[in-house]
Amino acid sequence: MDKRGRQPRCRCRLGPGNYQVQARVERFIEPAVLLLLAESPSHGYELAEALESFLEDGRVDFGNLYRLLRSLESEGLVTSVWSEEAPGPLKRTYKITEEGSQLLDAWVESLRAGQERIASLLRRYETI
Amino acid sequence: MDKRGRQPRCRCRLGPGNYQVQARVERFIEPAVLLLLAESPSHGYELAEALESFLEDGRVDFGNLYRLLRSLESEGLVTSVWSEEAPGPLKRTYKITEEGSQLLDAWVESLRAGQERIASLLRRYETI
DNA sequence: CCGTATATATGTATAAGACACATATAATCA
DNA sequence: TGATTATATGTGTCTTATACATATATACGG
Repeated sequence: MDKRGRQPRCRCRLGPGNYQVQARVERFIEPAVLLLLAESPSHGYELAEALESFLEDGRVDFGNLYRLLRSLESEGLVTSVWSEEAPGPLKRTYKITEEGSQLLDAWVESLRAGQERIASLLRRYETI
Repeated sequence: MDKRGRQPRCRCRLGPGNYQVQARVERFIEPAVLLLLAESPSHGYELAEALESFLEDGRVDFGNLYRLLRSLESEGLVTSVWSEEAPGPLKRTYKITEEGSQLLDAWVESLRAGQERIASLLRRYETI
């Protein structure tokens, strides 16, 4: 038994001096979805696949992704239509709105700033 | 009144098409504290000041910072001694341990990976 | 002696976020 | 009829962020 209590979500201790850390950006899935929809309209099931290459931390839960999409639409950041032309069951195809596009711009600006904060820490780490 | 519900923590809508986003790395204060202590031993009150230039999102709450430091010590990532030599009230001076140093290394590695994920999104954004 | 600043804690509370799992629906196809 | 695709909502738990209150003790200035 390890005397240490339970560990934080984003890191775990594999053994003495052996740590694994997963640095996450809060709500990173949001700009990811907005960017994918800015590239081209898409639907939930398709987005889930595209997000995997993006987020790298495993699969996205379908339920939570659909919930996010409904929420983005309720905020006016995306709009959707039921597309009938495609084969298979009905797909709700989302596209980004002007508002969503401007939120994406704000995300990008903020991610650049965040990158600079991280870079600043890393540079300082190098000098030790 | 705005029909939209309450907003996420990390962004707010100032007006039509006017968003402000704050991209945060989860638990970023942890590598920041470890790095500062890797540079030189320090105590809570002093760290609070140094962290402001680092984190950029306003002041750090003293209570929560002290709690974090006690927690890091309980995990064996830092150690502390009461230093009597200095003027003023007793200061608990922390220094990083070997374990803490290795956790910092893991954080750095993970932050680099995170930077690359962000960069990847930003590059893709540029192509739109 | 008293108030203020420095310094270190702990207690409590709430909101937001991450994540997992269950359930429900409908269409399509083999 | 059952499997696959596709969309949703409900629920629950844990973590993180943050704020505010409270308590202690030292030291210094007036």
